[in-house]
Amino acid sequence: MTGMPIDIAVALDAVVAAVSDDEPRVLVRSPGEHLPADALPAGTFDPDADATLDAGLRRWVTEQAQLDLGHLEQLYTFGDRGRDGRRRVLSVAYLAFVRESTPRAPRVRWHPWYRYFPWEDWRDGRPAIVEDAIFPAVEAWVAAATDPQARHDRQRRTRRAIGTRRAPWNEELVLERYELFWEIGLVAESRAPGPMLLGERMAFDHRRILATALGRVRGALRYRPLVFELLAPDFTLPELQQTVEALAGRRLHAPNFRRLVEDAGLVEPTGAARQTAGRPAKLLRYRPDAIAERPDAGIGFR
Amino acid sequence: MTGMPIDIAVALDAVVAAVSDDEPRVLVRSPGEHLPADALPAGTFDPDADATLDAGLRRWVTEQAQLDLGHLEQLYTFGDRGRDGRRRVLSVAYLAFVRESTPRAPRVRWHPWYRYFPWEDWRDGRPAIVEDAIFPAVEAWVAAATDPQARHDRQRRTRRAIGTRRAPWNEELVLERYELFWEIGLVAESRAPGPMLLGERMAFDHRRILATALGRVRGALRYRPLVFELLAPDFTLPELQQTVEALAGRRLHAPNFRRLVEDAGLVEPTGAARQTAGRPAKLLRYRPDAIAERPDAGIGFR
DNA sequence: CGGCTTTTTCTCATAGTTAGAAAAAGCACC
DNA sequence: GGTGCTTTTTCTAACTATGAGAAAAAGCCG
Repeated sequence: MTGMPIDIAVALDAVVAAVSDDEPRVLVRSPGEHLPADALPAGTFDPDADATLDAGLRRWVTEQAQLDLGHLEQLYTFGDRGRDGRRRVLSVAYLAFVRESTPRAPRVRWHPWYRYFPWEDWRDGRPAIVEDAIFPAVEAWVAAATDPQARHDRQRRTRRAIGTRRAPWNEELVLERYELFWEIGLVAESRAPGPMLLGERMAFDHRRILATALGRVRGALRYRPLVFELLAPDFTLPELQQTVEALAGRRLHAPNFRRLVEDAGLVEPTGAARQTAGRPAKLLRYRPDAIAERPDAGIGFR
Repeated sequence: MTGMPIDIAVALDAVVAAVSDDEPRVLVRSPGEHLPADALPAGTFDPDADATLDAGLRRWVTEQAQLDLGHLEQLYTFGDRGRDGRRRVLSVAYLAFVRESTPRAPRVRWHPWYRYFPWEDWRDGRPAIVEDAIFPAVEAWVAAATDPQARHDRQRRTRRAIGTRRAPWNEELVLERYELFWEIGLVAESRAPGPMLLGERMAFDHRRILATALGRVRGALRYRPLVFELLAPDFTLPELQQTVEALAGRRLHAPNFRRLVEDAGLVEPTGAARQTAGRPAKLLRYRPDAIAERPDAGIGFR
């Protein structure tokens, strides 16, 4: 408003997600010359070339991955890394969904999302890593606090992020967990990484961005019809359910899931059916009018 | 990633909210030399002066309004106005809550939020402006679409944003409504404003930012204990309810509200009571531990 | 003490959720 | 062409939450 204008380099980072073979995947650039580890598709925002942020992002993704994005949604703007010696001081992260494995450029691949966050996939029950590695490490960290106030704070933060051994684990708090692990030194990106490192590392702060994205996806799933962008135009109810389960990271009760989706008026039968090993599943299609009728329509599972 | 670095001016905009006398208020700079209308506190982000975005924002707010902010939350990054002749091409908006009328600098004042959005306050039933002005104008706009496809799209968008004459109005879709009105020319900030203008105007795109904020607040109220930052440390249940009602823009059922808050374990009695014209109200205080016990604790009214 | 106001407690009908059982519809194999 | 296997789909019963109203409780004012 006042004073000299100060100009800053602005980066755009893309989290491009798909689900195939019941596995959520994310588009990453493989390590290479200037990349110490997997990185998200990204580029610099140039207002002379692109009128809007998402136009710029689309151009970078097209360039780096030969991929056209559909719906795009802003995730977060990260600005606290001006001091790390790199010129870039601001980065705006976006989230996009695409259908399945689409064309791919050379140094880009689809990588299973949970490789970066093995503790987030509870579809086959609680992952061993939680009991074996995470709980002990975090408990040790809590116990290591010297003064009682600090210990209480750590206790509280822990309870929120990962619950207790028997108490609930909130699947939406992906970012809180990652940041906790970062602070304790449980991930390779930490300022002071410890001896035990969880999940695969990424370049820069990209794993943090990815954690933000997963949390956002899990929250949005409930009250917005996001999943349908990941599916082919025709799909069966079990396919829909498995896609939701893949992202939510846990199993759902099939009869209840069906009722939820049907009562929301989100889908309509195409008339056809898909053969399976058992009873054939009816094919469905998404009904976009649902969103106008009930603006909060989503798959409100819990 | 590749090519020459391109630098951009980044602005920080602050939506600072408070509730006093049952009226949500927002901190604005009054019109003046370079300001055609009310504007949000704002300034340029300078990474050399401030390590993080929110540090920069805090500094600007302190400077312009002599006010210290508590909890700060990122709202959105607006980037699509590079072509309007002004140098600033990116702005990161933040949302903050403060308790009540705190100190004020000269050209800054607390202004009732609903003056900018008179159609959003349904506490005394549906505002006359909705029936008298908004419905007719929007219906005319839908009818004015020439080809059927466009009319159908407008119909759908309208249904989502403002419902129908008898059907539900979703109080969270503040931004969708503002953007609809902007497009139709119902607000002074529109590219082509019509003869009838709704609400008070603001400078730049600040009313859009404010709409984003109100929508976010209304959504977050349900599942996060935000309100407590607006209240004095001790408060009564009716005070809490009225504050929530002020933000939500509608009335709630007192007995049910009480049950909700108490069952969530969000508050505890202080032991004291506040005199009123009727039965004295018990004083309460917020119980921060609630958030650790139930990470999604909020006032889950609907 | 009786009337007034406001807070607080109670109650009840309705709606939504969880969890399990079981029926239905195909295939494969004898 | 039946029998068993798998998977989808329908049904049902218990439980929990929500919406709306009645009424009790606790103060003040005259």
